[in-house]
Amino acid sequence: MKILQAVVRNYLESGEPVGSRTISKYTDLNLSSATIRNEMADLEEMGYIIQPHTSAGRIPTDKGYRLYVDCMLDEKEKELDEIKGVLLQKEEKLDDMLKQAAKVLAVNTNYATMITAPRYAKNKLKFIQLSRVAEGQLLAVIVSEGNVIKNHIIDTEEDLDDESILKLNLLLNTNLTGLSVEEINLQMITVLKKQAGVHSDIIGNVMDAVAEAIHSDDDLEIYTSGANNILKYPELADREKAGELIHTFEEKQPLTELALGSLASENTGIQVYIGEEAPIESLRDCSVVTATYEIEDGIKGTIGIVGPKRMDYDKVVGTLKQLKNQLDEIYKKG
Amino acid sequence: MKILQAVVRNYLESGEPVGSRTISKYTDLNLSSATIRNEMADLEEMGYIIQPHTSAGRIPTDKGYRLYVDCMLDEKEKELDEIKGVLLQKEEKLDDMLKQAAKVLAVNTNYATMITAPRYAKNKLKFIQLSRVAEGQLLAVIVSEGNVIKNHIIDTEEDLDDESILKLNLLLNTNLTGLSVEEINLQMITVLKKQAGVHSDIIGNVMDAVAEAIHSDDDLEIYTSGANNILKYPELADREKAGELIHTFEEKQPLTELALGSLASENTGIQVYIGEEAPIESLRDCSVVTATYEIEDGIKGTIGIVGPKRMDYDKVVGTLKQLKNQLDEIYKKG
DNA sequence: TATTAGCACTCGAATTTAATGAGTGCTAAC
DNA sequence: GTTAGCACTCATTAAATTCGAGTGCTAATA
Repeated sequence: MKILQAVVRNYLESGEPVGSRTISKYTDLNLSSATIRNEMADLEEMGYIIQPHTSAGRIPTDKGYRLYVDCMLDEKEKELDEIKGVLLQKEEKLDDMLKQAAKVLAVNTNYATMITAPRYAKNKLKFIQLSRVAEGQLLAVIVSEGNVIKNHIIDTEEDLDDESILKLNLLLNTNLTGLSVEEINLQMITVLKKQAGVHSDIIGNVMDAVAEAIHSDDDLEIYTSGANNILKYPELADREKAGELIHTFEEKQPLTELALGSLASENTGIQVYIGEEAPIESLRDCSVVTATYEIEDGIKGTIGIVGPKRMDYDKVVGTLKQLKNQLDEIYKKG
Repeated sequence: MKILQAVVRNYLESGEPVGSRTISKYTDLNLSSATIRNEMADLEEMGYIIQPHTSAGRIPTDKGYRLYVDCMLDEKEKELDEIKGVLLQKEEKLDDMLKQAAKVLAVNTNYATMITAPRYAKNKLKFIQLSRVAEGQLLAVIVSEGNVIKNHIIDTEEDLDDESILKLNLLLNTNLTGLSVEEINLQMITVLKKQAGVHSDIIGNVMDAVAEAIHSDDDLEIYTSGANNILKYPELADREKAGELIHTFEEKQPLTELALGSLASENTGIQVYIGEEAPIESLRDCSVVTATYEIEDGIKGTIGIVGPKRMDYDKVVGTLKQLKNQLDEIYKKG
């Protein structure tokens, strides 16, 4: 057990297969290389480590990493390194803040990072407003809890006069304010349409916009940073793989799965995927660590780090926790 | 001259230094390798080509590429390949469309691509609206020509009642609608503030927001795609360089210079930077081709392609022109 | 004068060969 | 259970060798 730990730790640092002799010196447990060799043979049989070829040292398998990580997460909280560099501030714009967070994380860890905008699962409508911006064009501004603002241009058949718009606004706000997307059902929409009279089609359009604004399940906004860090790790820097990885980070969309997975989990919020465990094809040679942050009750987002399997899990978990706390705190006072 | 062309063209395809014998077969001009050799020696002396080492073929220098490109751009319009894949459609959201355009371009050319949101140089205000979203919080929605919408949350000292807001809205719209940012001067602001009475500080805030919304000079929105393509070209795929390139494309901000440069140029709109000519440090080993698109009078944006110096300029220029046309057209009917 | 054939020479790239040494497994002794 | 010792494996590195594409130059030719 101690020996597996030694192997993993050593490999994390060096990236080279680690041999018996190295360990015999490295550990404080005084054991000769021969003893280590015996133990290592056992560990190999159990599938925790493997040797890339005869007469090379051993490297951990996914299974080996997994055991190591599980043990590590149990251990007492380490004293955390301070996150270096610009501290985050509550800027007026959430997305700028998140971009900044991703960047800080990338710089601090030297891995590729992602952060999703919060997902407003039970998010409530705060305010809707229609305005006429041009002939036959309405602007719908939809503000939901947490001051998330969405705009939507609606084309209308006829041109509406100010009075009609005023009425519609009143109608919408009195009926919808304070409701979450689950609470707006078909029946309610039908009633609204009836009340809107000739402008019922507009209500339909607005409702679509509202649905899209609040219930943005699959087009979760994702900010990334440090994709170039991928090239720093030889085991990922091979043309083929690196290309896919970079693409994934550029495309962003595939990362959604990761984010949702992390949100779904009910534990402390730190989650580790090692190699094959990751839900995304292109991340099969990586490890992924995710955390969940919460800026208001039920309003959660995901922070994630992607790096080689040989990742400094210890530090990453620490840094992630810290960032998570920082985010939590910024919004406590908000 | 013909020979330089042959050298460049051959090198574009193969990426290998090209020798005299190869050319003697390749061209239709029947010349023996010896003749070619003599000519090549001349070309080398003039600085158009160079040999990486004795007893290797020649490769073009930046100067050589430049001459080639200049000649090429003069030539009659080639028949263009159709852009393959999804055609662009005027989607309701401009930014989705631009993202899509970048992607299409990347897929078609196999280079890294960027496209900026249009820059509204002489853009005019269309509509302003303040709304109360919470106690002490106002939402300012600013719509400018081309239906570009910006939101801004303003914190106010005191809580405003509906009537005051209505007045402010009226005040703002009657005075500002139709003006461009240059036309809004300090004097006008002073007058507005005076008219606003007790709420003059809010006017100040709104004006800041307006300025930021319209005059978004340095935070030009930029969409990129195909950064992973960089890894496909050995001459760029080296760790160090590739990392920087990827970073540039992720960070996006540095690309602004390119975009602005392209906009500034008054020619047909196609511009080619070869190696050192590029205004960005990290692109020194690349070539960059940019084009300007125009969706409405004076409302322009930049499309750009970044690849190795050994780039298929011919095809790229063609594709770029085509995309440019497509964008122009989509917005003609709009 | 422009072109070409011929030839000696260069030098990077690919291939072969040899040397090195880290690491293992196994056995026998402690 | 631990350790020392030894034969064996095999990736890595370095050195030696070969190979050939490509050049420059000269002399002959049109």
